[in-house]
Amino acid sequence: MTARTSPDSSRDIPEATVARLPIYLRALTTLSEQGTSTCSSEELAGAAGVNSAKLRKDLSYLGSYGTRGVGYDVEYLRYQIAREIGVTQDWPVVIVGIGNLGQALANYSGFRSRGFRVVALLDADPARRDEVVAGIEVRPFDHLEQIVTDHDVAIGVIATPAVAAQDVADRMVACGVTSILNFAPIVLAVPAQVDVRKVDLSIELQILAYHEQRKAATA
Amino acid sequence: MTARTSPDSSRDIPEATVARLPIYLRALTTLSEQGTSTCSSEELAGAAGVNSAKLRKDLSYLGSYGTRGVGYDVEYLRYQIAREIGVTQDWPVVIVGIGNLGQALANYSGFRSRGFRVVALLDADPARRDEVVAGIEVRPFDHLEQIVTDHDVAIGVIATPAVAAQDVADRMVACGVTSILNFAPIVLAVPAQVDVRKVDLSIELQILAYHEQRKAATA
DNA sequence: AGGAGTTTGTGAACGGGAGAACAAAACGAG
DNA sequence: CTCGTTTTGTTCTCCCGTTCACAAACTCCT
Ligand SMILES: NC(=O)c1ccc[n+]([C@@H]2O[C@H](COP(=O)([O-])OP(=O)(O)OC[C@H]3O[C@@H](n4cnc5c(N)ncnc54)[C@H](O)[C@@H]3O)[C@@H](O)[C@H]2O)c1
Ligand SMILES: NC(=O)c1ccc[n+]([C@@H]2O[C@H](COP(=O)([O-])OP(=O)(O)OC[C@H]3O[C@@H](n4cnc5c(N)ncnc54)[C@H](O)[C@@H]3O)[C@@H](O)[C@H]2O)c1
Repeated sequence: MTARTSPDSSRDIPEATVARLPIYLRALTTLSEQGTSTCSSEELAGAAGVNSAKLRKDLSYLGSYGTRGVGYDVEYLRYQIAREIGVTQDWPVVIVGIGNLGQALANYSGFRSRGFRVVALLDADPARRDEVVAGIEVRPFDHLEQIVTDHDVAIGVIATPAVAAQDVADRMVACGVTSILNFAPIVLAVPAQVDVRKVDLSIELQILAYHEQRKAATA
Repeated sequence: MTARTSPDSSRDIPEATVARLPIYLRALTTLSEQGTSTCSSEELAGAAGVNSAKLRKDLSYLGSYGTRGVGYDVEYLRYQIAREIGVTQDWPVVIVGIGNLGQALANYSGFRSRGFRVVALLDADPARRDEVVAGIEVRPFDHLEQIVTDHDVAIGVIATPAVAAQDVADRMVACGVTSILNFAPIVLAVPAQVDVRKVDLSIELQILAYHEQRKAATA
């Protein structure tokens, strides 16, 4: 193997590319499990559902990890992407709001397998105390500060009703959480240095409904 | 009130705009509940977390529903957006895979309140049969065709493990479903006329991790 | 060793979306 | 009625992302 260009990691990768890297990572994991050791950009792009030129350009932001005329080494590329995203390290996570959705999240195995470790489940409802979900005890929301400090938690997940979400976010930010994944259907206000990503199921359905309506209109 | 331009609805609205309309709709609903009858683009943009120029441009694709010097009538605009998206009508939905996540989805009230009606819960596991989740009986996956036909279902939700998702999607497409919301971490292959949207929690977390890592590096 | 075949990495063209800026329109005060 | 104020609707410019297309680089076969 010849020397690969692995440029300084301070370049910033375009946001659209960052959003696709986890998809490539998943596709590579699947290929690896199937025993494939090498793949072309065409194959990988197919598995990831994107254009092969886009894939190559995305990967070129990380460095030059392929071999012309051959393709990419699956394991090697997988490691490089994992390292770039940061999933080679362990990320402690707290989940707040252990209702229907919070319980499903706590039970989700896809967390752990990608380097995310649920260190605590928090809920404001006293009735939920001492319940054990997915092998983890549900603790009072007031323990937030303690837990975040003790485990050096940077990422928080909010699965409370919308009315409580801003309060929860404020408390998280106050005690040092800098990334929030929000499931509540509300726009959170946070300081600029805090990242928020939202998942809103009903928005997704409404987008589908819009297109569905268009199809029906032209049919 | 003067005549509003309400252009032919065959124009196509940019995808980025379509994705924001549900957010505006939610913000308007909140304003309405608070008793606000009129709002400016600045206020609404604030509530939706977007730039006001962007909001105005988005709304201009629907028509000219505001009044210069005054702003927008909350109820009127809300209805116009709802109609444009298609949530003034009733959308029957089936959910397949009633595990952790499927149960949470079935229990989610945000569905119903936005015009989506869960007509059936399907699961392949015989042990799940006759269970009742959220007041709806869990039925065998084989009933899919019957249900889709009977209720004229256009939208399907997949919450099965990844290995089963493609099969489920194929069956859905075969019996007439044309929009799929996929929670399984896999890229679905479907005919061009079928819309698929995916929700992948672990991708969202990985994106947060990437930025978190960058923050840590520069700190 | 050389040529044919393959596949990467990237320059360049293109398209769409974001935001600034402003003219047009509505309203209210006098 | 007229002027000043407010706020929309839209134009214009810039930037980011996508895609095409191809030279460079590598392998394999003869
Ligand atoms: N269930 C779904 O499939 C689904 C889908 C999309 C979005 N959501 C959103 O996710 C959120 C949670 O949904 P759910 O169905 O799990 O609701 P839920 O009512 O079942 O659970 C909410 C939990 O949050 C807890 N809680 C309330 N206030 C709190 C606070 N201040 N601090 C800590 N915990 C608090 C409650 O005790 C409860 O256990 C909601 O905002 C909902 O709109 C849910
Ligand atoms: N739980 C979460 O929070 C979460 C988050 C993100 C993504 N996901 C994804 O959502 C999916 C479901 O997750 P889960 O935690 O609910 O899993 P789960 O194992 O609890 O539930 C899966 C259900 O699907 C059913 N099923 C399996 N094969 C089927 C088939 N061919 N037809 C119909 N039903 C079938 C199973 O009987 C089971 O009830 C998985 O793909 C998971 O990766 C889950």
